[in-house]
Amino acid sequence: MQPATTTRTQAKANRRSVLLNSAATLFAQRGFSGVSIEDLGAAAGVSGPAVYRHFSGKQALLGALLVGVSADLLAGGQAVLASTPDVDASLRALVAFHVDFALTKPDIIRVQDRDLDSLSDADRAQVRSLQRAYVELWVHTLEQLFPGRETAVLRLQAQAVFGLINSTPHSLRIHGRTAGTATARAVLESMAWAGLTSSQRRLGTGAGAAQTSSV
Amino acid sequence: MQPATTTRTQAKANRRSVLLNSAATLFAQRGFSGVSIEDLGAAAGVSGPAVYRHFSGKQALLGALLVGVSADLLAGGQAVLASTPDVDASLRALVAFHVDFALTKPDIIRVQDRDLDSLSDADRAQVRSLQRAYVELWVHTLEQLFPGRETAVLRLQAQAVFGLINSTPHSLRIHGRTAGTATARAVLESMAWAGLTSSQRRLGTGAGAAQTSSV
DNA sequence: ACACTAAGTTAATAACCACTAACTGAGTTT
DNA sequence: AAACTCAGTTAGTGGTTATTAACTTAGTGT
Repeated sequence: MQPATTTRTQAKANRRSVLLNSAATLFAQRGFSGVSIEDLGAAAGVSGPAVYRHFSGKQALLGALLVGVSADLLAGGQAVLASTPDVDASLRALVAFHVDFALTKPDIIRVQDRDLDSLSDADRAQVRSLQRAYVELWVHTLEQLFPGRETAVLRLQAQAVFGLINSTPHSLRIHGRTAGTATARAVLESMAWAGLTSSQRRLGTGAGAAQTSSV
Repeated sequence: MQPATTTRTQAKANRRSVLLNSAATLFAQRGFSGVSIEDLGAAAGVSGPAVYRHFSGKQALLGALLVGVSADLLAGGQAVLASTPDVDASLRALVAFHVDFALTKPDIIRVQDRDLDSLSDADRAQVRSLQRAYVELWVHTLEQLFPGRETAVLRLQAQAVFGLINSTPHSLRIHGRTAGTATARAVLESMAWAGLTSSQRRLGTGAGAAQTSSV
């Protein structure tokens, strides 16, 4: 009576995973509202309402996708902290982990910060909660390294670094040709590190130069 | 027979501008496909098909919005370069200009990197062209400051800095409370500067730690 | 073999939505 | 003031789409 690994169960699990993966691609390309249930089924080799055998609806599929990735990020971050000897190494490993994630799964990154609002209230709350926990991993690490800085500033810095690292999905999708991912990895890690560790110093800049108006 | 500033012409111009502004807000909140023509009209005080008196369709409205903002960015960047005495000041001013833009018009920033794919082919080509020109402003400035770096790397760095700066729309929308915009401005400028100017150095990191799988 | 489960199918259904048609009335021109 | 323009209105219209219904069929347990 164990959760038997019968043929049907296997097939179902596979289909579900194919559905999630192709959904990530489609949502990344066309956005949540730009993809129909028909499309989602077709991309997984079945057509239309078969999707309802795996998810209660389109929104629920998106929910599974984003809750999954948020949980993965958090778990990955926790694993990083558990396996590093000191705070300095922790931060470096966090950066490396996040860069790797962004370069490896650009689709999911894109869906996560594009279609978050299409989630059901419950799913959105859960995703936000997981994301917050992940951010706090960074903030806590940064607090140990930079006791002088306000927590609000550190949170803003963490978020800015996510933006920096997550920018590559955009860049890579738009230009066919950039530097290879190896170079990208090095550049992003270096920039993230610099942005986080350089002492906060004022830039002697005046205001925002000429303002053009058309919109 | 000049483009007379008659009552009707005025009213039309106003309505058009209101339409564009409220469209920016709505698109930022719900995404292009999540907003109906009815919604767009209603937000501008008219209802439904009146929008067609100002734009040939929903897509054309988005086009006007994004072409406008891309042109503004490019013009602003050009103005910055024209009004700064040396390359060092240029880069500082570019950073300040972009930070100001992101903090002042978060909605449009969000729409621009979320709904670009919903544009008509022609509009998308134009927006991409304007964006490319804006990026090249940055790349050209960076090339003068860092003759040693490859152009592809500089382009990647510019794009990463945009991601860093544009991250605040996200952060500010999500948490009600962060540091004030004054602090945000200073932090972002400082991080952008650090990311661009710190010498590229290797981080002695191993691979990406434990990989969790669920998606 | 036999009853049963469940993943798949195709055919409705109902809502929504971009866009068009026909009309109205205030502002503009001569 | 008569003729005209044009931004607005309220009804369609046709197409798309999420979800449900009814049915089929292959795998599962006895």
